[in-house]
Amino acid sequence: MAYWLFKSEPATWSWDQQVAAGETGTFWNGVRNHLAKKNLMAMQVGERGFFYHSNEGKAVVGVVEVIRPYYPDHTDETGRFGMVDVRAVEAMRIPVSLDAIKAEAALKDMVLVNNSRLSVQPVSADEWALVRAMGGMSGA
DNA sequence: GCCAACGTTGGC
DNA sequence: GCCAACGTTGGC
Repeated sequence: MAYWLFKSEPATWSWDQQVAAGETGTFWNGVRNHLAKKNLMAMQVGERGFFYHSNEGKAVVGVVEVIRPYYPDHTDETGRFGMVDVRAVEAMRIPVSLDAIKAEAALKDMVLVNNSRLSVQPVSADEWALVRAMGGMSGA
């Protein structure tokens, strides 16, 4: 079971909109980077990821679940990229800010810290557990 | 609003 | 196939 992190600018697609999309979720389109594509292709239904607000907010605000595996992104005219579907699972009790993540020595290797421009990132099990704890969430 | 980092494009 | 130029992203 792998963990992920999805980055979105709230002005483009916010956590509130993801929550409003409900159980049926939405497609996560717009990825145009090969490393991000590789991550999308590796995702299995049922795996979870953090929902991160970039630019404005700069914090992990919620958890989403992958509900449909990789399929072609109809908004990509080149046909090279695809997407998955995700649904909102739970909101962080406390948003975990980028500052808080950077201040945590155990998270210094997070992709978010080292390659902040990558829009879909892998998260290790340890990082997942720690960020959840920082967000006031119990369990896995 | 600036700028560094990075990916992509296109000329050779 | 190399590499310089350019565009985009996202933190500051």
